[in-house]
Amino acid sequence: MPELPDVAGFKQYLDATSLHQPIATVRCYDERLVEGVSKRALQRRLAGGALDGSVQWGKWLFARLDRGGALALHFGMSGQLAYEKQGGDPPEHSRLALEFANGYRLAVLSRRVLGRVRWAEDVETFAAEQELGPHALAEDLDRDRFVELLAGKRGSIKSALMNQSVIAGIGNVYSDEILFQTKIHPARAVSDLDAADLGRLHKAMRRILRVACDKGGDARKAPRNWLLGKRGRDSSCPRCGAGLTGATVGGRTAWFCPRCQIEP
DNA sequence: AGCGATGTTCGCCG
DNA sequence: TCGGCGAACATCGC
Repeated sequence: MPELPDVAGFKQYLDATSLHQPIATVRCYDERLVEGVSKRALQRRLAGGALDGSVQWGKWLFARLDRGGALALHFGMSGQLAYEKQGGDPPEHSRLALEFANGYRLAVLSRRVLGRVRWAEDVETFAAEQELGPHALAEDLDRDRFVELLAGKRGSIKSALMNQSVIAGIGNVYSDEILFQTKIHPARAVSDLDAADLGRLHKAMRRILRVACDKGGDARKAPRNWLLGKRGRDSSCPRCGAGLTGATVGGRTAWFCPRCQIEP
């Protein structure tokens, strides 16, 4: 699930449930998710403090501590958050939980354990270390900046859009959506695109991600004329009705309309 | 039973 | 140096 709009939904959820409550303790049910920081260090950083806000950067969500630093969460392919009353067992696949003094807890779930939990002293520094490109919905990611970021890239446009060190937040599903709505074939070389193409891509990227975030990343609420939710062998193009094609591009399965998105 | 899945990383190769 | 490719990671559902 988690690409930029999904993580935006997690951010809303975290902000609505978990801020400004004293953290009593940190439970770590599965250390495989935690990287670069010990259980004991996490406990020391978090217990006694409170979350006072969150920051999203691409697919990363940073839960900021009021005494400095932030818990950095990456949801992999199957992560989510669950806020609930303490008491019984935490939800299945809970790997970590913050237990608040008010008797509730925020559990970090990860079915496939492909996500990560780290500690970040400073979000900017963390992003630089991870070599993250700008957040795809960052205020200052205007058209000129977008063109600069893609300039000189040699591979396919789909790979470039999914490359987190170019732009942070876009994955397999939303790269397909952006290319579908701009009628660009996923395997087109970046170097083959002209200024008008890049302008359309930039505009579509911003609009699509903004709309998807407004829906809280819920694919079921996506507009009918989007590709989202129609990915798959038995689906047809919402624009022209042609059967969709699946092909491997950038190591992932790209779904696209063979009639609207012309072969490179 | 086997395959693929909304992600990332690593080694190998051109 | 950059990118493509396949494998690996772990788990579930079709």
